[in-house]
Amino acid sequence: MPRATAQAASHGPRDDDKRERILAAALEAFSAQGFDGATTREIATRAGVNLGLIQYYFEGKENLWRAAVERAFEQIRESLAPVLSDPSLTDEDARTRSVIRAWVRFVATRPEFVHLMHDEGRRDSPRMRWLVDNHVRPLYDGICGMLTRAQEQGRLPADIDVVHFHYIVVGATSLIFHQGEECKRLTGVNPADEAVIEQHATAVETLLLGPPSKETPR
Amino acid sequence: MPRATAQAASHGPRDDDKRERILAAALEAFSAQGFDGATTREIATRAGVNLGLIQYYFEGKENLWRAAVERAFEQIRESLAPVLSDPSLTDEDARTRSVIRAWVRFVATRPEFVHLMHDEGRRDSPRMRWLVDNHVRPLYDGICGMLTRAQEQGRLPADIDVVHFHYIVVGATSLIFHQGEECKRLTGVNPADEAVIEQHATAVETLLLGPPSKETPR
DNA sequence: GTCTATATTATGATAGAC
DNA sequence: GTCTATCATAATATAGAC
Repeated sequence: MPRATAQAASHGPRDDDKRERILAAALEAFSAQGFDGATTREIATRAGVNLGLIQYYFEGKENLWRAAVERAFEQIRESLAPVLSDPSLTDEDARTRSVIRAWVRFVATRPEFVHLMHDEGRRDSPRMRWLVDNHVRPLYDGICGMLTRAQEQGRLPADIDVVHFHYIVVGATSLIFHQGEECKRLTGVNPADEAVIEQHATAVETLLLGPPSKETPR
Repeated sequence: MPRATAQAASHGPRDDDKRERILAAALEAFSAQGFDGATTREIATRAGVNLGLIQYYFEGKENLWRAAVERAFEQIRESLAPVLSDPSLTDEDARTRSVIRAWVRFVATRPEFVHLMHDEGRRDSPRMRWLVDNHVRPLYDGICGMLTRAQEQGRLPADIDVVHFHYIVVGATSLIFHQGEECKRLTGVNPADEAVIEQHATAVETLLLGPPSKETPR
């Protein structure tokens, strides 16, 4: 690790071209094949760059994975931020419903994200610990706060630990997209279709909080 | 593939010792590390047998995986069969609730099963197709029949395609156990605890079908 | 920064003795 | 049936030229 210590941390404005392409290809590969199944060779090929560059920029597969995951979590924060701070959402119930719908749309659009989470959350490992401590926990705290308020206000059963609701909501919203290919073969339904995404959001919303009001915000 | 063609298909009553141990170790390894992450060497070591025996009995990693999966599905069928044919369950609602609870207990007890499904359902592959066509579809048909009847009887919203309910139920019930290690680190809650399992079953049951009646069958 | 080797492992599979 | 080699391959990582 002689070189690329300072460079890897912060980059100038215009040396990012190939680095970016590697990152994008890595996110695709890791989410499609998992950490073990993905190969640095394939990532380099799909990014159209030389294998050595991965080493130069990221100092190895493990670090490349971390960088790709950081990228994925930036995207999710960007997707949820507008809803979380939307001033037009007056009551808590409307906001909860909006967050759920925004979340469903996000996981539907970026199943890579779901894949990464399902892959790494399943066993104890340095990657899992890093993921939880650096990225999952803030997200979890936000979701739990939202769900806890719903419990306090009687919109969700109060006698059940919020942990359950969290995994129920995340599982219920994301599995159909995580298993998108299976779903297509098993049922003929394509979870990437716009109409299917909206139906799924409605289904989860209904089961969790009751049927949506007439004028659901699109 | 000179030898082991007839033997691998059917075995005598008492030559199964090492073959069984390989199978058990394989199920553990594949579910813990995924197909790519698991190695035949590790499986052999954990089974306490020689590496060559895997080749002898299963003719390769792919076939070993299939055999391990068959095993897992036998277990799930055994777990659900008693509930599905329990004559003491008079009305449909009680049966639906029992099936959900039995399912939760199964995935909680055998998270390996969930791991396998989540691993292989995520992308199109020969393994995925084999899994869906041979094992998932019968299970899916059963679950859908149950959910469709619930819709017809007004116990579930009728205006939502049953596909959504299927993935919602499976996702809601299984994610906390699939991400068991993550859950422990993130929340301090251990999903393997008896009380946690029952709480989770109750939570899903409540959200889907409404609060359980007083005398819930244990 | 980017590329071409190449070193080093580790893995799935095979051959063949016992 | 079970074991001990060993092969062939593929993957990560490194060294060093340009």
